[in-house]
Amino acid sequence: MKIEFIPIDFNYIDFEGKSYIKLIGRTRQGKRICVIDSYEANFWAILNEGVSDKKIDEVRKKIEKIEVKLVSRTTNVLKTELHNKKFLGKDVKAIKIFITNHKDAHAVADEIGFEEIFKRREYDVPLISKYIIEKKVLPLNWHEVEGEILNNSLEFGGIDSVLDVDICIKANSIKKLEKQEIYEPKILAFDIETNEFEIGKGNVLMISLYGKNFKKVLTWKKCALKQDYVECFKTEGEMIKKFIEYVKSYGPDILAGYFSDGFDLPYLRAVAEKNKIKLAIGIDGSQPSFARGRIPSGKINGIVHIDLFRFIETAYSQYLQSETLSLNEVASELLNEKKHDFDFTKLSNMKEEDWRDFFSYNLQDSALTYKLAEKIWPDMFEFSQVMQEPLFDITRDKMSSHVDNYILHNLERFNEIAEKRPLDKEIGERRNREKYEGAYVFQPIPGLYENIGIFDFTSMHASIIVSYNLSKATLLEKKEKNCIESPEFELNKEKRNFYFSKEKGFFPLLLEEIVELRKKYKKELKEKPDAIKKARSNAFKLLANAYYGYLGFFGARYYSIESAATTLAFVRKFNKEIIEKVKQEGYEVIFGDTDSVGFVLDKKTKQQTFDFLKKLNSELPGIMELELEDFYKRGIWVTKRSGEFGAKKKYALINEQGKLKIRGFETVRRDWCGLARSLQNDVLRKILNEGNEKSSVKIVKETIERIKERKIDLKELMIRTQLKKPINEYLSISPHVVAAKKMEEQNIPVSQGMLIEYYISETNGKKSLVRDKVKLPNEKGLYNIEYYLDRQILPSVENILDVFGIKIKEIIDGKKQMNLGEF
DNA sequence: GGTCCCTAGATACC
DNA sequence: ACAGGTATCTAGGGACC
Repeated sequence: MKIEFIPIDFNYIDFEGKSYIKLIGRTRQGKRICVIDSYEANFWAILNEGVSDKKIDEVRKKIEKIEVKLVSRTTNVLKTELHNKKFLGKDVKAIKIFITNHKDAHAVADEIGFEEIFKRREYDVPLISKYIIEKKVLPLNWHEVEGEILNNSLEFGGIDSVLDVDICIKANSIKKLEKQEIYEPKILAFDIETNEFEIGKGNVLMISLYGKNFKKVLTWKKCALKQDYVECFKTEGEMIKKFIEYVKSYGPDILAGYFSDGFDLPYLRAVAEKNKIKLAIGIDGSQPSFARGRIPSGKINGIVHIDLFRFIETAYSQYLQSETLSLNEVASELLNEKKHDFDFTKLSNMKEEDWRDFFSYNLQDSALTYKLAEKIWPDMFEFSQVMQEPLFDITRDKMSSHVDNYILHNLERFNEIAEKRPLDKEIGERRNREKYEGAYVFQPIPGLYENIGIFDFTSMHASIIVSYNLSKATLLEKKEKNCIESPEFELNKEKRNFYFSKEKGFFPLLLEEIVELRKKYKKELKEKPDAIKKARSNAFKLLANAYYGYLGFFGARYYSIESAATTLAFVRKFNKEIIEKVKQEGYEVIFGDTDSVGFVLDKKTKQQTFDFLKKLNSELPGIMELELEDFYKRGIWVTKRSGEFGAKKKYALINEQGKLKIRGFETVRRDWCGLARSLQNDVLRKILNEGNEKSSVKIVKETIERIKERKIDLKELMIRTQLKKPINEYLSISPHVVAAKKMEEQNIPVSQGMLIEYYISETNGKKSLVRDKVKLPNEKGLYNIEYYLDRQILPSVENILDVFGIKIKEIIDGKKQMNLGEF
């Protein structure tokens, strides 16, 4: 029996003490297929240098006799093989140890601490990853499987009769097909509405489902009004049963939610339990399980549960303008579609038409989730292709895991045995380490500048790692002749240099490939744009960007603080050198941060500037490259609020097409009120467009006037600040903490990570602390004129107008006196 | 109640 | 806990007058 299929969900099963891989996927006809594949679990014992062949034979015999008795099974070594391998770039002899069950690899490894053994490795690589690497069965790629159909077979505990699949095959061989194309998955989105926020506390009022030609709202609440997609049930339990039934009959590849790992799925499971119902949505009739972690990951057997929020958070958020990653903001940016309105305060007293609105609100959430899933599918698909890990994992992994996985899946080409993950002790040590020195930031001189050019290094950190061959494996213990020497820098309060081999290591080589592939796909994208090329180029870009941070990340397999610190030493060196060279060429340097330099062209032409850039590039080593970021018509730099020096990381530019680039200013900070932000934005735009402050001063004065006259809408005065830890853990009780406490008192759900919204009101009596004047949006009150003038408007424009010698404080103070005079 | 100095905390830049 | 370091700025917190 031969059949073509695409594996989507990866899992493993135990049968008679041995683990097998269970792949769930689709056939060309769209049938759901289960493929059971065998896998010879194994790990490595790397031998010390110089161990004799005779000794090696003895060691192998000892290892082959190992048997570990565990509670549920006994595991033993099946065979061993001797291989010439590499470990951290060095030639080693290593024994490949085959065992019955991968889960016991650690236990077996513990038994072989013989003196001839240098290191034991790869027992900590997850089974699925090992399987994908060794048997080359790639997620979301078409394969041909040859094997036997299981039909009411007793094999694997009669798995084929348990699983809700169309066909179940025991594989003899699986081959990846040459021709591949993007797969269009069958997606079902879901969303629930509840009367309590805490999981396990309240009821699920309704569940919405949205798929292709499929929309449903299931409820056990009032639904007399006709809405064709609403189905009513007598009890919560019956509603949940129907939900299970619909998931089964729709048969999705993907069940998508938004924040469903943290809310919808665990909530459903808890409520089902309360109703004594098994939430049997797995294709084997099992309930979702929750892997522990900061946010538990809800896994459904045979169906890939994706919490879109988690993928968007790591892979997408840096390209979004949205200030929060709420479904509403993300959907309106990516889909240009919003959530429906619903006033949750009505919940305690619902009329029939309120229920109707609530149902359509609920359905819309699923609809948005479904459309988002479709929209970002190319990115999820490409992440899976690039990292070669299953969908479930790549939609939850953080960037460090993506880097780890990319390396793991590409080590075979270098004949490398994988390094281990750090253990708790090592993680602790790494996290407690001293920080190393970071990048250089140029101190600007405040002022308005015209005719500006900015150069920056393309992927600076990555190109340094590649050009100087930096990594754990290429780091030398001491200086050798003909090696790479770092600039001198301080690490752990000690001045020193580090030395790296010139022989190319797999770690920088892989990064070089990533950079090359990124270039290639970016070029292809430019020639003929489509979503998949964009996603692919983006995946490589993110990988390249995360590679440097990975070196200094405590959880990394290939952690190398020396390499990370050396990368930064080179970053500082090159940035300072470029700044010096730009100065020497006769430009006035006004800006510089990490990998960039900004300067005034003055009498120099653009052509001269391009020629100069070319010359600078000819002097750069390796793959390092400097490029023109852009030319700007004008730019403004201001002083720090404390002190007369120019503020770093705060500037505004306008390019020749009239496009603004604002960095660091309150305009781009979400914890300032809308009025201050938009006023500052207007001021900056006017100054940069017009080259002087005249009309800006006018709008500032008008705004001051409007505040004083109480003409400002409270909406524009709301301050939003994130609650970054649990309320009771705050040492200093700042306004947003007070606001959060107030929310708790009013039974408004508050949780860590939420944006807390409040405004500052006038108060009776003499309260001097800001936090005593905090009011929630639902609390009636007058805004505090003094606060908004002195602490929002003034700081947002003071330093900008100061560049022109305008003292806006005097204007405000004048107005305030006038205001008092009126009373 | 005001000033000084320091820290906690949030959010930005690259 | 889930890439790194650099930087700005507000409000609170405590000492002191």
